[in-house]
Formats: sequence, C-alpha cells, structure tokens
Amino acid sequence: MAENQTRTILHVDMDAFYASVELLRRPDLRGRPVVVGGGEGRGVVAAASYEARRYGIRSAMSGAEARRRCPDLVMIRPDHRHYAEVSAEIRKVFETVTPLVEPLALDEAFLDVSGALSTFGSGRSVAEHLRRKIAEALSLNCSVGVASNKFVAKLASVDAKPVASTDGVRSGHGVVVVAPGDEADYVASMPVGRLWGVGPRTRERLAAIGVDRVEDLRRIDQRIVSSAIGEAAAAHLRRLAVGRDDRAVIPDRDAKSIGHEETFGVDIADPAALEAELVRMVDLVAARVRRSVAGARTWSVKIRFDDFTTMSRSHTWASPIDSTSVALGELRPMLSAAVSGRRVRLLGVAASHFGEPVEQLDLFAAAESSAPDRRRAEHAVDEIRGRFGERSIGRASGVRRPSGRAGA
DNA sequence: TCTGGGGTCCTTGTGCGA
DNA sequence: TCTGTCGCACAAGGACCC
Repeated sequence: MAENQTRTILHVDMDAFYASVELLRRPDLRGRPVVVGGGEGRGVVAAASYEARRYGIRSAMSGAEARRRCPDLVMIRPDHRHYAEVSAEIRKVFETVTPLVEPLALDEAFLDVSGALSTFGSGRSVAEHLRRKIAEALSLNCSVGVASNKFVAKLASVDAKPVASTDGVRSGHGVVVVAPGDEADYVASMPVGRLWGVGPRTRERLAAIGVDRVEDLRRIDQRIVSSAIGEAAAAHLRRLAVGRDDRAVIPDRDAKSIGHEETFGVDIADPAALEAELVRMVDLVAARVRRSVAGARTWSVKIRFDDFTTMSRSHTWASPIDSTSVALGELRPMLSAAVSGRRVRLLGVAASHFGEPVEQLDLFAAAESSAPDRRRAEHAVDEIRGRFGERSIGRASGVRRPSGRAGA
C-alpha cells in the first residue's frame, strides 16, 4: 500500500474488562455492583462493572471512597495472570483479521485493518465481525472506534461505549466510524481534556490561557500555547486538534523499562526494614531483566514519603548489568542517603536502557563469591522461581517481618 | 486511613568534550 | 590560554496513559 494512502485503523476497547472477566467466573454476581481491586488498606479500584459505575464509582478511585458510595459493593482481588490469559485469547481473534495488532494494555489494542478491506468491504464490517467473534468465543463485549488514524479511532471507541448513570446503564453504539475527511469536524467541539496527553495539569494550564475546547486550541496563537505547556506538547496538540495523527500501528513494540513498586500498608521508618524491601524488589526486577532483556544500564529507585512527595535516584553503568548484588551496591547507599530518617510510603525499583551484559566486576560480592559464581547462583535462583513460583526462594537480606502491603 | 502499579515521554538542569 | 557554544548524555522530576 502506498505511503500516503488512507489507512483504516480500529481501536478495540473491552468493556469493563477485569470486572467482566470476573463476572464470567462468578455469574452469581451478575447485576450486582462489582469492582476489581480497592479491597484492603490503601488500594484503589482497578476496574468497575457498569452496575458499580451507576454509583459514580470509577477506576483509580480509592477503595474507601468506593465503599462510601456503595456499601453493598463487591470487591474482588485482581488476578492479572488470568486477565493476561484472556487477553491473549482476544489477541488471537484480532490476528484472524490482521497481523498488525498493537496492544496498548490487556484490554485494548489498535489494529491496522487496511489490508482486510478487500475481504470485509469496510472498517465497520471488520469491527462488527470482531465484536461478534469475541462475544462468541469469550462471552465478552467490546467497543470499537474506526478511523483513518489511531487518535481519532481511540476517541471514537469511547463514543461507542455503554454509558452508566444513576438512571441505569444505556447500551452503547458498539461501533463508531469517523469517515476519512471528517476527523477535524469530529474533534472540534470536544473538551481539550479528551486529547491524548492532556491530563489535569495540562488542562489547567490550557484553561488559564482560555483554551477549554479543541476549537479554542485551533484559534489561539500557537506561541501562547507553547509558552504554557512547552514546545513538544504544543506541537503534538496542534496536530491532534485537527484530527491528525501520523503514528503507525506497531506490533510487538519492545519494552523500554521494567520496574516494580509497592505502596506499603504501613509507612516504613526503620532503615533495616526499608533496606530489606529494597533487596527484595531489586531481586525481583533483576530476575525479570535476566528473563526478558538480558541486562540494563540504568537502575533507579523511587521513594514516596508519607507527605506524598516523591523522589527518584538513579545510576547508569557504562554497560548493561543483570545482577542483583551489583545493582544493590549502587542503589542501597542512594536509598539511605535520600531517605535519611523520613517515613516511606512507597518504594519502587526500575531498570532501563537494555542490552547484553558483559562480565561484571562485582566488588560488593567479591568477599562471598566470584562474579561468575554469583551469576550462576542468580540464574539457578531464576530457574527455581520459574518452576516453583516467585516466592519460592529469595535473599535472606530481603526477608523482614510481614509488612501488610496495600491491597491492589 | 484520600491518593495503586506498570509503564512512556517530556522538560529542565548540569557536566563534559570538541 | 581563555571563553563561548554546541551537542550529547545523564539525572531528576513531572505528567500522562491504562
């Protein structure tokens, strides 16, 4: 297909995915307000069924607030492994239509179906076919946006969704198509908050310069927008404001970072306890790095204090590393210097800038074992975890008394 | 006892070598 | 030799997405 020819992009978004998957396992809960997550401690809602949304419950709302709004709410502990399995089944259905599938999350994906039009006739036909197939195979509903680019297809899928209000749940269109050439008109009257990349902060800054709707964004002097939100963001919004988006659908995009973070059920002030958590998390991330990307040059630690201020510290090696003890050698002193006695609410570890590790000189572990010995030991631990589960084995220094972590 | 977790991308400031 | 500047990499923080 020629470079400038119009493409047909689908954005498929599963309706209340986690909650719907759980309702398949628990049909007795059908018709009741159900959320996934938010269950204990400091957890928030990961997904809400449409019945729960009638009470104004939304994802990212704290569990306590959700319970306040609906005392009869059923809260289910998330089971991401299961959702990933269902998501893989959905992807198989997508791939019966096109190999150009770019997953955005477990519950949504972009599909470039330009090559399938000769078989199906139109983007709408492809969308309706997929909705039918997913419903037949998995008993799940989805909403689909069809357009000439990703951004407009995504907006259209939102407009295709069911709507929940206190009066009840109104079923959605299922499929919304924006014809080529209609993109600019389609987005014109929308609030700027619907543009990709405009969150609460940017919306506030745009409101301060008199921009509330997309059409305002078109009219205003672009230098004013640039000074309010920065050059790159302004250029990005300028394109979106006329419904333009040149990004291609890219299947199997490589991950750029691997991380793990946890909010503790109770803030931690004890340095030894905090260090034990660091060891456990670095161990966990390093194992994932070894499994999926070989090594990472940059390792960072993220700390959120009890007053919700957040700090990060990182170190970049000249070549990628994959060893827990080498990473800990840098991150441990960084953490203790950064915390210096304050109460910590959340701790996170992330690795990025991936590549193949070279043999590492491990000064910190030198006293106990040589670098090749240590690497063999770490790979052996990975193997045991692969067979018996993540919690089957760990470092003695990563063990501390039960912490009562925040529920998801 | 309001505010998760896993990510990506951008901005700003700084240090360094050419 | 000194100074300015440019490009690049890195560090830290912030905003955003689902």
